[in-house]
Amino acid sequence: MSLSQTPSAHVSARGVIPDATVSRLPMYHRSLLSLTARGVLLVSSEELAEASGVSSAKLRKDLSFLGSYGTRGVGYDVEFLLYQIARALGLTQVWPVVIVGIGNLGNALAGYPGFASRGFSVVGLFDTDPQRVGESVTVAGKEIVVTDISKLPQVVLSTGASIGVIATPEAAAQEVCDVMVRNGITSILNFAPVLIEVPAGVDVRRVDLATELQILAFHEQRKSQSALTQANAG
Amino acid sequence: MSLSQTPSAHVSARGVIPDATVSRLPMYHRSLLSLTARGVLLVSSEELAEASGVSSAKLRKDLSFLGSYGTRGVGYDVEFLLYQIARALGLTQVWPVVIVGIGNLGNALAGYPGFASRGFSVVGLFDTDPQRVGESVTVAGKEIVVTDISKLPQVVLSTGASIGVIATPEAAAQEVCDVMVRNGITSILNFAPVLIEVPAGVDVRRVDLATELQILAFHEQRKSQSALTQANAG
DNA sequence: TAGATTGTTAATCGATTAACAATC
DNA sequence: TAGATTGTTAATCGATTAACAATC
Repeated sequence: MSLSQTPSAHVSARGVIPDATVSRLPMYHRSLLSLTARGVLLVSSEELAEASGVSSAKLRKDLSFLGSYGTRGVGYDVEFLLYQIARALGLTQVWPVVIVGIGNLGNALAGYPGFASRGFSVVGLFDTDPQRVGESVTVAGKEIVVTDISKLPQVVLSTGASIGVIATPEAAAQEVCDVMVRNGITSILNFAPVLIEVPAGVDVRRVDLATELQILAFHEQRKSQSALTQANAG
Repeated sequence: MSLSQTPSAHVSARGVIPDATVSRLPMYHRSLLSLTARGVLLVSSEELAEASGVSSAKLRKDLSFLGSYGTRGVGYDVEFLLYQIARALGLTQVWPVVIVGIGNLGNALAGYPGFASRGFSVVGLFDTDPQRVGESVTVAGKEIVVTDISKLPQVVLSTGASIGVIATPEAAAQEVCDVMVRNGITSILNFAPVLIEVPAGVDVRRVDLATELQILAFHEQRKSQSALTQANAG
């Protein structure tokens, strides 16, 4: 799971979009992309919900926060709904992104095809390790050279990047965060397993890969315990 | 954010632990680890909540689902609470984990120090690409050779692994999932940006790195819109 | 018109919060 | 005892769900 450090609902053309709804929009977006790829033109709430792993009631409720983009008795125009969701999510523009910490994880993120394909453009890769600085990484078909973090300010300035990704070890995360914030980054995706402090107005989302495994372990443990209980009862 | 495909609350010695609470236990666990490292012996709900980014009321409520492990007027014994949370999460045992798909992301996951340090042991790395099979990867100080996925059954059998990680491209995810499930894996962490189908009793958690960026983009867009609105109003 | 499916309502459920009695 | 802090209660808030009127 990822942990938002800055929750609360948000304003759209229609009014407020609940956080729970916002968190599901990317899934709907992806399902619609897949339908487009298969040449499907029209989809019902039942079908799209099934493809997205939610109930149709929840899907219709979620979509209703964006507007009335379906046709009663018919369904949703795939192309049109895709555009409306993309617009709501802010994916009708390209977002320049900088990544700091180009170890295993930073490399994986830089090369992640899902970034480029969904409107994000990696415009800078930074590290402090002299071993890594100067290396070049293939990002979305073009080579990007890993640069010392001291060059971050001018890259952010010249590209207008407002989103930064932290993929450093825990110890460096807060300092990297401070550099980012000082230079105009206002949204941070943090993969370091630590809570970082940011001024008001800066959004942070944290993804901790081990957290997800821990939650699975919790469920596993529960399953083996209930198996034991059943064995004892039976 | 990560998306659980199998929600609902769970049973502990005390009774039911709500999902919202379970999702925060890893954070508390990590905060307590950090306190231990700094030699702190005692912590109040106020301090631990601050370190974990939640309110003290929420923290106390969450802990109350595990049991009464604090002392009124005093606080919580760090070591003891750490153990109780670890026990609740199932971290008092080592969980063998297999990873399938050893590209950039799989490599990053295999080398992630947070896995070993929190009771997970990577016991197998699998791929289908003949280029990758045979390569060796350093995991927690020891070399593991990437093996063809046809060898997964015997590794799962010999290690008793019940947790699997999918780090393949989207197209391979369902097939890999089927192989895992057929061979006794009952918890899956899925990094492929697609919903996978599993039989009842198998837990899946999905982490989509792009989803997190999309949610940040949503917030960014909102911020620039409200800046515009303010400018027009002022 | 008859059939289908949306968008909305209202009821239910679960999570959060503040306040405070219990108790060290 | 006085001060501090937990564990629990009850009120509030937000999310989910089922049902159905609206309408294509």
